[in-house]
Amino acid sequence: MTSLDEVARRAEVSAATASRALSGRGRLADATRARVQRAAADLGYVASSAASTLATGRTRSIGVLVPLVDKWFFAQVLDGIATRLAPLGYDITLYNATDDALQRRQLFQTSLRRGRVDAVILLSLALSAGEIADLRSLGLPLIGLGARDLELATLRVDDVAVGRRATAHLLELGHRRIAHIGQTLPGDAGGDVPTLRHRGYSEALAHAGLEPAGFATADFTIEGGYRAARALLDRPERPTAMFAASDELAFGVLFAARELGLDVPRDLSVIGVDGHDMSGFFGLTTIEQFPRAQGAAAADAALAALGEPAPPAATPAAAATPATLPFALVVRTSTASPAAPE
Amino acid sequence: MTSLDEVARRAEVSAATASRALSGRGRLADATRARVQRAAADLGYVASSAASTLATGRTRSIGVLVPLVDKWFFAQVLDGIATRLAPLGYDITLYNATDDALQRRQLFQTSLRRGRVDAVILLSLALSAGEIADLRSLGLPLIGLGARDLELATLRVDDVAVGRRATAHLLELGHRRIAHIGQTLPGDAGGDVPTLRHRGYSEALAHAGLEPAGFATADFTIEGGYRAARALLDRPERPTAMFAASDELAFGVLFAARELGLDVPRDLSVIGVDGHDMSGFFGLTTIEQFPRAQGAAAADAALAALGEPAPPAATPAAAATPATLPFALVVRTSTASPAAPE
DNA sequence: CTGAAAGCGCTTACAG
DNA sequence: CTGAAAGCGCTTACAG
Repeated sequence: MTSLDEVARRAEVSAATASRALSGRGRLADATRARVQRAAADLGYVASSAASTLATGRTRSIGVLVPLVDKWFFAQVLDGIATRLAPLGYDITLYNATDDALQRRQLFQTSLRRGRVDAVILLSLALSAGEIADLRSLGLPLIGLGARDLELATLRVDDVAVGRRATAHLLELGHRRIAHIGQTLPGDAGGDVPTLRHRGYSEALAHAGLEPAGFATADFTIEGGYRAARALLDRPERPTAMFAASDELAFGVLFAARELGLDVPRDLSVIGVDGHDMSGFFGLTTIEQFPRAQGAAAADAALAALGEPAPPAATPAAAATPATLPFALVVRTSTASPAAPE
Repeated sequence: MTSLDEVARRAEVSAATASRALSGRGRLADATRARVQRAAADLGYVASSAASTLATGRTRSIGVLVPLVDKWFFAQVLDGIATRLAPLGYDITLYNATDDALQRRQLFQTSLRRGRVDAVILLSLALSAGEIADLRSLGLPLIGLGARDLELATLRVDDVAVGRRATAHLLELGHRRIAHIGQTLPGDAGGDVPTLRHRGYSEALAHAGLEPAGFATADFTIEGGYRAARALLDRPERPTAMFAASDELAFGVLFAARELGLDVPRDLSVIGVDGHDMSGFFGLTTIEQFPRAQGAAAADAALAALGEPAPPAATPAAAATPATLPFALVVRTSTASPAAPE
């Protein structure tokens, strides 16, 4: 790769001047600048990232900490981040937080400390207190997206409201036996997303003077939804409606219903959360939450924290107040009034 | 962040010795080494990536060039790569190759030239000749996974064989009117994956002395498969079986069939390619291709090219000859003999 | 407006 | 076995 020195020599200036001409910082004659830029273009010069970083302390790279890349939601968010960052010349360094304790230690105590990124975006991670301390000690801007730790949650959907809205939709249709599939943390779990959705569900039911008609814990996969639904539907007093805390869980519910010979929505109404690509095909009623826009918003928050000028092409969603991300009920064919109103 | 100097001072040695103690290179007294390591641990020292890179020319980061992160297949591969690289202390820098010409130019001519990575893994990308030249000029190991350009395709599934196997399965069941949904490039398209699968399909039919019963082009999404299937099924001589070049396309076919009131597999047999997470729920017969293992194999190939010792926990799949990645037919309930054999 | 020089934090021959 | 010194390729006060 060509170095700054070669460019400087070709343009017959010092390396200092060449650097200024290329970075745009500092005053210099237009003719000089043009000459240097010409030389750089001719040689295909691009500044070495390592050298720039060492000299300036800036990496022009953003770290993204993801639980699992192979989940629809995170892939969407990641795509939103990438789309926003690329035009600004920021790279993405991907940090995969697995469940393996050893690898996790290495991630938080070594990888992240190598100084490879200017800021870190955290995607809905359950972090231990020690890990949060590790992150804090980096001295970098931290942008949490649905992070469990409330202090890190710079950006989030109001998930209690999501749970309430989903449940209210079922109540409005006349359902009285409404079950829930999701997850809940014991005690004061702070900002855990599934726990908040569950709380919204409970609140809406309480408001209507009803008792929950079943709750099952599941990991957020189709398989998990399927199993949970099988368990909940295999009861004497079967629920007439089910609120699944994610679309993938809801897909599992639909597969379970089909297997049990239940017609959706006649025998069972189902609502999810996410706005998954496939939800339209399944006719699934859901609470959309625009994960791509969430990624863009997280990227914008990171850039803002780094003092970058606001990107020109900011989408409306991303331009919204960072603290509150939008969601919207999308009604399809998986929900209807219960067949035999009680 | 603490610097090497601080560690050296605390251990009462020179920076040079501290560096040696921590890197394990060069001979030095056990006691000295221990003292330095102690000091480093006490201070939570981690070497600055930029400084190491500048001094050694190695970044300990691998670039991954992806077309779109939000597709199941690529997310799987990425996960496989990450899982393999993390324990070795290699980071992943994500490069998103969009369709936007400007961003693409910036990616190939600037981002990748910043010297941030030691090698680049290319995931099934259609690259222009100029882009391939750009990549070559980096002077880095390039690992192609299903790359269209044959010279870059260090790793690949035999996609002609995949197409043949899928079609043969339908033939063995007695089907004679077999349609295909995929894509094909004109002329000698080299190593384009969809084109190769199509070729396998054609070969299998020709071998059986049959004509194709319809072919439709679609982008590799559920939506694309749905539309293509609608077009193919809306004909007088409806095919009795359909080979979709991906599981997502096949899901689209299933949705279309359902909408048309066609029973699968009685009225229509469907086979896909991938082994998508959801294929089991759909009862979809498919050719599995283990994308996670493909990612691991690509990571291994990159590490090997960099002279890293073979990772200890190499999975059987990844340990296989790099040139040929495995695939396997998985028969489920979406394929059966045609209802009325002709 | 431009250049010489120091410095960012490592690593690695080269001496001893 | 260990240290002093140079160098990796930039950037940025500091002079002029």
